[in-house]
Amino acid sequence: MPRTVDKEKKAEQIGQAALTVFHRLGYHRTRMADIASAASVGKGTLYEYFKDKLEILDFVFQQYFEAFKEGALGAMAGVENPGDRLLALIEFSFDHVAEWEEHCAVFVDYFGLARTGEDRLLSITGIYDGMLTMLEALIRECQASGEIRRDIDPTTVADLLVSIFDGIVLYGVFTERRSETRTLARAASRLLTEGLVVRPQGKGAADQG
Amino acid sequence: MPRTVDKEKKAEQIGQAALTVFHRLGYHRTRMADIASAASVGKGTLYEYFKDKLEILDFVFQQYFEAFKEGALGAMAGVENPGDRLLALIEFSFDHVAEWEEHCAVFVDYFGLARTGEDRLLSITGIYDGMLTMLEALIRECQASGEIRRDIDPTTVADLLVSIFDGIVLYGVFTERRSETRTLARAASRLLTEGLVVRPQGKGAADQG
Amino acid sequence: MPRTVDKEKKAEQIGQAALTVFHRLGYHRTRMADIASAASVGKGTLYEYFKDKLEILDFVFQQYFEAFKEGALGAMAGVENPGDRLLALIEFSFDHVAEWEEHCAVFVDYFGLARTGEDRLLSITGIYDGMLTMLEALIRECQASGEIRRDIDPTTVADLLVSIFDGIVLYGVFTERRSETRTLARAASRLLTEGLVVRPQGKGAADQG
Amino acid sequence: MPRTVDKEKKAEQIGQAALTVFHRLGYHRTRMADIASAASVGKGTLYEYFKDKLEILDFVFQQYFEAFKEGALGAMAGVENPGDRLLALIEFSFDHVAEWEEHCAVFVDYFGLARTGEDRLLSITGIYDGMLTMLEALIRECQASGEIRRDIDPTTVADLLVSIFDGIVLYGVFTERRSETRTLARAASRLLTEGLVVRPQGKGAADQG
DNA sequence: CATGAATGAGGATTCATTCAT
DNA sequence: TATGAATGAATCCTCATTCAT
Repeated sequence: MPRTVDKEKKAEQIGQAALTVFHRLGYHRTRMADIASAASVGKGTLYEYFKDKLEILDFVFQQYFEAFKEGALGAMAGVENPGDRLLALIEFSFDHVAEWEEHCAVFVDYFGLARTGEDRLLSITGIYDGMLTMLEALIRECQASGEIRRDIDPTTVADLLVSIFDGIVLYGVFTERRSETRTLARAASRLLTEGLVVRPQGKGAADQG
Repeated sequence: MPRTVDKEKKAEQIGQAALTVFHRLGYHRTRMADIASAASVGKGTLYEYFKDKLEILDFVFQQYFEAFKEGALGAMAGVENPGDRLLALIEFSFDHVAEWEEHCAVFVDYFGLARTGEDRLLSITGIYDGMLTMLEALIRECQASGEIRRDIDPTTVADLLVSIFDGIVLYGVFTERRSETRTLARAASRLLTEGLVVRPQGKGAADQG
Repeated sequence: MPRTVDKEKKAEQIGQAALTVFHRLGYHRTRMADIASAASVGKGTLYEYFKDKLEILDFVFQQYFEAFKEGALGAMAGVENPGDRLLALIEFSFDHVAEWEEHCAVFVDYFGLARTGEDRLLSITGIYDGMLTMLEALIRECQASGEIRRDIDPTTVADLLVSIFDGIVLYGVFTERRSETRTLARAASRLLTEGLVVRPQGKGAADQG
Repeated sequence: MPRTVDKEKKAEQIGQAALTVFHRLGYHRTRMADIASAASVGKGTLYEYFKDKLEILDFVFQQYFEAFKEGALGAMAGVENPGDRLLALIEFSFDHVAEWEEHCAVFVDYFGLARTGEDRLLSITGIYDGMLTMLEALIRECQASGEIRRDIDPTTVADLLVSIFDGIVLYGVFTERRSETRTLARAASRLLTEGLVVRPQGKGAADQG
């Protein structure tokens, strides 16, 4: 009876090590040997847990993504009011990227590969669509409850919110000023609610688009 | 003189061909042979015009970036009013990405490489800093002229605007729904000026954030 | 004592399992893991019974070969008449390959390896030489007793008989029409004794060759 | 304009070098590096001419096989009499293996791979079938013209002749006594026509089988 | 004794780059 | 100047073998 290992746990350990290296070097510069030594295992061992390099990337990404989906639902769970639910979702999303900081840097490689035809990866469209559908429904609810302006297309708002979120996250990734992510999130939130522009007192909305 | 002109023109042709392939396959999947055949030249010829593969990527990116910088300055040139200048800048930026559509997909690879230690590439920080400094100054002017609220940090707003811009552009790249970029841009513009949230009539800003 | 018996028995079981896999996949495509799972033992267990992969092949081959040698001697044992002894040997040989069908496919790999320098394996020359020496002596006896023509070199006949035997067996292996082996054996036997060619009635042998 | 090479010729040169190494080491022990150095080219060059290692083996085999088919037809071409045509075919076959000596050793590897599921290789059945069909027809002709006994199944004879041929060739390969191939061929020819067994004067065929 | 997790040597293959023509 | 044949460093991945349990 040889040593028995928790395959699940070991895969996660390797995934964690891989993540660190992917984060530092990027997916393409990372050699299997780098991952192996980061995980303190032999090169061959990696293949006991993952089919190949791409599967490691996929594992790492899906880990993040599953946690995100689950967490997002959890965050919205007890919240009655649609507007508060939207805020809870946004709040959670930024918490999540803060917690899963390293994973975010790997998105770029994941999306890059998924975009250029690695069909073993999740389809980008699929990834977005789930999120967008839910977000759009939520926005409709907010419009119904009078918390969000009705003169605006909910699909577009959903797209925009996701874009802004991604933009802020990627800005953190690229500039490595991750600490500012929260500041930007807060500013975005504030500007979207209050507006950026000084408007004539007591008047309604402006008119340029 | 005609020699140099020819050289430059050919480099641009090759760059254009490379761009198309980078766009389709991504930088890493693209082989020099792919570029050569897309450019209808021999593989060896590429090296007459570029030191190596990375330099082609750099060339393509810098082309976009130079055009952007120059164009942005041009767009703001004749505009007196700071607020209008900001709008002109934003307007131009989205025009630019629409026009240089294919280049945008290449950003991801460029930034990914630049982030993970290709020190021959432009530093990401450098790229952003020029933009941010100018933007911040502009926002300050707008605040001074009373067009933008003064109770908000101009540095943060600059960061945020850039984030949103990048987010919208990359959203287009990843989902390949490039056509929506303009819609999103308009929505972003509108929401930032008018606000997303329904506010009590005649009152100032809301208070959550 | 029972220990040793057990060991031997298990080695044989493993050998049998290995044989089946070698037969199906060929030696080179066969992985130790395949053998282990076919034998329903752990990979490590194989090494309790065999030094390495090559030794398993060797074991399987030698098993066949020993049984052949022993059986051949047994088959000829009680037979007085040289010609009948030769027939008994041939008869036995084909019985043997029919019974040890799967082993035959493995010959090819064994001989291939032995030929190209795996000097731990039996030398091919050695394998053949024992057989040929015996066969040649037998043929001489047949010639002495007047059952085989004397105007023919016994060494050559021995070589030829072995060649034909191998040819028929390998034909069965390669075409996977093992069932025809007996048919071919019978035909060969008949043609060698009776001749293929229509000869002038009452005359001796033809003269070309 | 770089050096232009005769791709065909170079492929043949590499094939020739590969053949020599395959012959010496066997297909599996042969590393691409061995072939490269035998061919005095870089490892990478091999892949300019062949997709992979297996394709080199296939090339080498097909070269032999094509030459055989063509040569066999040529050898029989001008010969009117069916019996003479059969003899010409046999004669040519042994000439061919003598001339393509090294290739023969490679058969074993080729057939071994083809048998165990390399479906990119020619099917063994296919290889044999063409030959057998032709041979069978020829034997029927010989029977019709009275040159071969009619009381014998032509299919079986065809199978048998091919078996004997292969047996003799492989005997040469395995024992490396290639020089004896011709001796054996002659002996086989003679024994098949004249018979091995001393028969009662003036009588027909014997009766054991 | 049995095991299968771990290992790393080994080998096939890719592809950026060079350079003879 | 333009080319593409040639190259070999780089890297992924396989799998026989070891050894802790």
